[in-house]
Amino acid sequence: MNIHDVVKKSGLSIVTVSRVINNSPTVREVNRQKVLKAMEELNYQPNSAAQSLVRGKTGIIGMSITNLNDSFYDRVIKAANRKLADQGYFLTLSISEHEGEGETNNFLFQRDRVDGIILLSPIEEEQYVAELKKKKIPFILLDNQYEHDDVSSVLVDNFQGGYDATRHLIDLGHTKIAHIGGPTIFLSVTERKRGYVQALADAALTPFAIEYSGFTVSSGYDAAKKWIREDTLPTAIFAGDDFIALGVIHALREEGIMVPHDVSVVGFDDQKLASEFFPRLTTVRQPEAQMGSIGVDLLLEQINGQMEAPTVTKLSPQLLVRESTAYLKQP
Amino acid sequence: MNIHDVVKKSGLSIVTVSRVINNSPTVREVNRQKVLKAMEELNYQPNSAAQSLVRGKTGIIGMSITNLNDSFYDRVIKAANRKLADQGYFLTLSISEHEGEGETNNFLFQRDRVDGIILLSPIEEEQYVAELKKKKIPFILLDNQYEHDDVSSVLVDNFQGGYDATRHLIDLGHTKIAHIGGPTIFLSVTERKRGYVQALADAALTPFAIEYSGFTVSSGYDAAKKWIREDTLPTAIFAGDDFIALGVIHALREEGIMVPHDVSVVGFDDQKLASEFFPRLTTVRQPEAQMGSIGVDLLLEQINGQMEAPTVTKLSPQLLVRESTAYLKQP
DNA sequence: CTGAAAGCGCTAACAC
DNA sequence: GTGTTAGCGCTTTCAG
Repeated sequence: MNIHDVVKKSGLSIVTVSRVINNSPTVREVNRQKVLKAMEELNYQPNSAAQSLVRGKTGIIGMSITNLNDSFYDRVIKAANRKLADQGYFLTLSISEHEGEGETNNFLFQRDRVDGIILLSPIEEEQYVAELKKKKIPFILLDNQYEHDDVSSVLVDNFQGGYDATRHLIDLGHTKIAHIGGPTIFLSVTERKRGYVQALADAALTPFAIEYSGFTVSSGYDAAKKWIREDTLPTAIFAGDDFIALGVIHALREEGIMVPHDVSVVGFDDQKLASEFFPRLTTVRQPEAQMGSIGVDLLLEQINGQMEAPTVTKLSPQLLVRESTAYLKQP
Repeated sequence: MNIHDVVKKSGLSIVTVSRVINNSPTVREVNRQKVLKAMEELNYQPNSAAQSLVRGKTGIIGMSITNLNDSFYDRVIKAANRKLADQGYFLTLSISEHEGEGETNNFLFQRDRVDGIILLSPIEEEQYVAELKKKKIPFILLDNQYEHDDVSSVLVDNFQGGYDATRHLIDLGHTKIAHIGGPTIFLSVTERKRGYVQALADAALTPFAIEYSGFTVSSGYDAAKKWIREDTLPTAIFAGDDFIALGVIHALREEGIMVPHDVSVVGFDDQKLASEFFPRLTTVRQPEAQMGSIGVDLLLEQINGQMEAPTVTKLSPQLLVRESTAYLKQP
């Protein structure tokens, strides 16, 4: 079943049918109706492969992700999805389970499969970037790890996030402030830590303790337990993300140490789930919607050739003060 | 840049080039190498729109999801992704934010965009099913809400899951067993409850209390708090999912009620996160990998026309006994 | 083993 | 306004 069936059924020519499909204004209303009726009756839909072939574009934007199951991704993706829909594009997601070295096997990475690609929080992105450049596929980076001055990307100022979180604890009178970071392969992790160190330095303080761990509840739990065991518990903790923070609070509570009464805790990411526990977590929210939106703009500009030069946009995160932080308890 | 450039560069004909692209064995090795070399040098990749057009298939399977951010989805998707890759297909995800009524606006829902579609945990799937049938797009349902005897689908036996969870509590000596279900629009929710009621009945017991709520930590929290306030706390609780269970445990702990010492709690879904808290949650694990795998098989059979008749497969979930359940405390 | 020719379904000039 | 003609880039008969 194809356009020719519609041609027969409607009695008009193939060109007119095509025009109706593409909403061309230069079709007499009577004929348009005839065509529409025929399409309706035949339950016809144009073949998108043929359209893509002749137009040289697909109307689809691909997004490569390495993971689901995280509020941050969820929000970025949904924002991009909506924004693209507004512009007449579709978003398609592809999971790229990091397969170590070797050629990337991502089906999106083919010119003409998609009009452009968004790489969300890529891990070891170099190979992807190189491949996309080589294939001349328009793409941008969201929340990437490395600096690429010749690729457009949107980043969150994790340094500032770390700084603000720590500054908040300092403002509450804390001086024994520890930090538990995530996996150090992430730039975001080292940036957050850098912000933490800087905020302390600006207040003439030094890190009370720094641990690195996974972005998981259990690693936060373990770190806190260790401090308790060694009797080196700080009065405030800046956790690298909300899961770590949750683990910390959990461990403290098990030992009868109250948050925020005895110890203040700040998280990062504003995971949806984390905000449902009590005390509600003070955390740093990343501007996911903005990231998605700006990323889409950047990519579409590039696709439409309106791009001046690659841009790196750094967005500010926002400290959300809730209930897991409080003034330092007077001795 | 297209196949003709490769033709020129290699000195062979377009047909031979095409054969090399498609790994046809009927090409002399010398010529194959020439073509390969030319493709390599030109950095050539066949145009997939053209291939799809002429072949009448895309090699892509679409999956429509309504939500990310859940271990269950994550596992199903990854399983399907891998299985499809093994069979030479690619998986592409599309987020379908439930837009109420109206025509579905899912770009996947176009014949020739994809070779087939998997609907994962669809909400109000009727309209989708109707549309896909109308468009004659091969599809299957995973974890669907309604019974469709003319569509292949893979379900989890939520009744059994509820039964097993409850039976476990009964075996531990509990008789005051309450249930907190999720949103009742989900078939899974009512099935789990049915299993709960049946297990009780088989032991000559009756439901101690039944609440319905969202699949969230806070609703579990609220339900437990309410019971405590009204002094109607059961000795065991079967929660509709892990988040609810987490909320319950959180509320109990706030009141100094220990799990599992004072109250036993069972969850559902084995959310990755939930297993990191202590006590580690006893829960019901759904066979996500199997679902993904069987779903893919069913879909590919349908696509290849090897399908006898639509099949509904019901898989058994598995009770994972961990630390949030214990024998009824002797008074 | 190789190539010439036809055509997948559609759009974009260009005439009328 | 409308239709004729030529491809988009590729695969697939069917001869040779």
